Amino acid sequence: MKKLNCSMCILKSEATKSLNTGELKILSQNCVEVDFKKDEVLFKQNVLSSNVIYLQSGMVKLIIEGPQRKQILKLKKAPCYIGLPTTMGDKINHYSAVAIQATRACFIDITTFKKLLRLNPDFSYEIIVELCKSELEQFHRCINLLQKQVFGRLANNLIYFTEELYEMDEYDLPLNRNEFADLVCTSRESISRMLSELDEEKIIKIEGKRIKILNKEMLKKIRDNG
DNA sequence: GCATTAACCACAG
DNA sequence: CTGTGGTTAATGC
Repeated sequence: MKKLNCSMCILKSEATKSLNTGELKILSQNCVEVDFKKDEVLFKQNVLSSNVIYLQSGMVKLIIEGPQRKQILKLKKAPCYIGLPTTMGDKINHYSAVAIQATRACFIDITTFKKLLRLNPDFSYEIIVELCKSELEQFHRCINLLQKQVFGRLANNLIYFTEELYEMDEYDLPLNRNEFADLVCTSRESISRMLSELDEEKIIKIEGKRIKILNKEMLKKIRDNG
């Protein structure tokens, strides 16, 4: 197994930057780096969870099995922690994480992680900030889902992809139509139809999974009024 | 009533 | 896996 040296890592999180030499050594000894290919599972819902995971690079989707069907909770882009709520909040995972592109992740032993939280307040502070931002994001996502119609929700996600996830106007959708529907909370058919319609209106250009935003202003209007 | 929205089903590339 | 058409149920003038 590869020996890790977290102090040499150039992909440190904001939180980890505040660790001192000794703390970084503790982390190095209780942390494993793993590469995932697209579609590989990082962790699964309902299994015992004993790691906090830090994404160095790549992207994952968080999936939860609901009472009716599965739901995509959100897409997460490195650098970020995943599995913090699910590891600290309960002993089993409440959702699964699956890579949607090649991803490199650090698995950090939960007792080590807790130890660092107690040892270093600056570290804890950064973790809290990340969690709070994430919770605020969830609140907004929740109200969007509840109070917007499908076009608004779809536009919302497309804008999120282009501005937050990829920071480009042209990209490949990371999900197929079915999963995209699971993210937007609608049916596969509605996604198909609406993407075609936005294409007809020259608001986006869609070719399979390749998508290009042509009229971002209009898309934002749909997001805000939809 | 009538229009709109969106889900479900079926079927074809 | 996707796109489309038909049908249907719910909701709002």
